[in-house]
Amino acid sequence: MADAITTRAADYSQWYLDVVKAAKLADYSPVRGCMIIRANGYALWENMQAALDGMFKETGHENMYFPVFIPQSFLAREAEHVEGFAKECAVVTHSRLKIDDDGGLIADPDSALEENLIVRPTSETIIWDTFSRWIQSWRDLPILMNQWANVVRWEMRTRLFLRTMEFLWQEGHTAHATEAEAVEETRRMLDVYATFAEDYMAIPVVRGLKTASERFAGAVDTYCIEALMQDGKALQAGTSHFLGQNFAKAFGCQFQNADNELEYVWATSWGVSTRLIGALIMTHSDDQGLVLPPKLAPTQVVLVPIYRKDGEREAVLEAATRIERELKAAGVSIKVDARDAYRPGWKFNEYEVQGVPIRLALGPRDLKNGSIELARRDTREKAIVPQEGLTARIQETLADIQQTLFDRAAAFRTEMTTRVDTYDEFKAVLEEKGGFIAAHWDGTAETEARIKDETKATIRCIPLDAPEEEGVDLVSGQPSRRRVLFAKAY
RNA sequence: CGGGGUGUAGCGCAGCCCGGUAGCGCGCUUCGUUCGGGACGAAGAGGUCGUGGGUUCAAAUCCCGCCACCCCGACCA
Repeated sequence: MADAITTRAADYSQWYLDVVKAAKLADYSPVRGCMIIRANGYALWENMQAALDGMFKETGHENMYFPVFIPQSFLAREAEHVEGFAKECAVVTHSRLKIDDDGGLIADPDSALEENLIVRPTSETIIWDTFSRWIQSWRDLPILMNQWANVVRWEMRTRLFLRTMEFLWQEGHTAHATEAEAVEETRRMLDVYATFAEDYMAIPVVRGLKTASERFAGAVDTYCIEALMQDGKALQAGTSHFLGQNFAKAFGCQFQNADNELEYVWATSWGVSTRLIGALIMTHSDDQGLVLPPKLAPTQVVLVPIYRKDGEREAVLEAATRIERELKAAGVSIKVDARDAYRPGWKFNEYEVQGVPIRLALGPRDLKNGSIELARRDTREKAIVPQEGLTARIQETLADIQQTLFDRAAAFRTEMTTRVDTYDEFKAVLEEKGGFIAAHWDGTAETEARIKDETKATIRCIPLDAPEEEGVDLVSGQPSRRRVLFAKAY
């Protein structure tokens, strides 16, 4: 046994790290807090990108690309925005190095930049500077764009995928003529994220609105999808911001409407990142390693051929190739691992740790019986099934795994969502059980801050589907109209 | 930035208290036997012990400085 994975019960953080490493998803880089995404991790990200990108295109968005460097002065234009991001910006001050008198490399003092450049922590500023030149008339609107990019936020503490100094994401930015249209766009993209999370990632999410203190710096409203991890902590899985006219005003972006009047443009922005990979791991994976939902798994099926003698090898591989062809023709991604350097048992474990949804094992015995062994990763069940009708069975099984993962996560979330009406109960549930706590809140930042200080729990969101209900705030006793979701969060 | 910890082979660690010139597991290389749940045997390769200084006949080990990283907080997608 090599590199055993820590159990979730023993140490969830260590388990998470073990799974990431064992599944060969990512490593830390020589630069603190940065991440090397390995082939398995990147293939997963590519599949996520493809699915999301398709959804963006369907909703009318076009991809563009803006520069990684932003003039420092741009960041200062929107007051709240700069306050939110100033503390975590990487600043470029020089354009070249030189060898100093001691033979060491230093930033050449003669190359100091006239204006510092910021490595983008997000692109609102450079995009709105650009939009201000692109937009003159109502006929120029809307602009519906997205970009796939990397961003840098100089975080104090990092964690693979969940919080790294540099991460990959997509950021959508849109410009609209009316407030209503921008709000509609914000909500539409929130729904796109929720659909992606639930249908592709098999992660049930709560759609909600952030409180003022949790809002994106520069936004009027921040909507989010919140997911619950296996250790009972919440994870913000995506955000969609209604930016009002804040950035348009900061960058002087006006258009002339049909009545010949000048108006400021209405804006949205929205993003999801490689953090989603962390969410995927912490939602479905188990003590044996990664568990991937079939719709996103880079390899959906792996076939391990088993043989001893050369004659067997030939016959088994021939049958394996036939099965591979059939499955590929049916749109299933399958890999036949015929490497002689590794033994079957080793391969079984390897693919289990890597989360491949279905494993097939085919040996001489199967050739004789017309059978094949089918093992599913989610339940770890094994069955000998006929080769006849295998493709259909695999397609059904993949669909079933996808559904099982979602149902399992949904059941867990239901079980881990607790309604409480007193502060004592709130603290007890938070300590002993964790998860989401649905409680009344008076809407003030004071109460929110006090609860955060005293319990570390934050308001994850005001759920969009929260029913109106009379109640009183846990700590202030002031009246409340609906419950909000509290949790400790990543 | 506050609290705690660790730097010894690719990875994970022991050795340090009590100084004598470096070891274990995994991995790697070669050969043989194996191959339906992480095989076994044999033979090998691989280390300026984070770094600078000091003490000593002698330092991974003792003393002082520095650096880096990790964990727990504050900050955050």
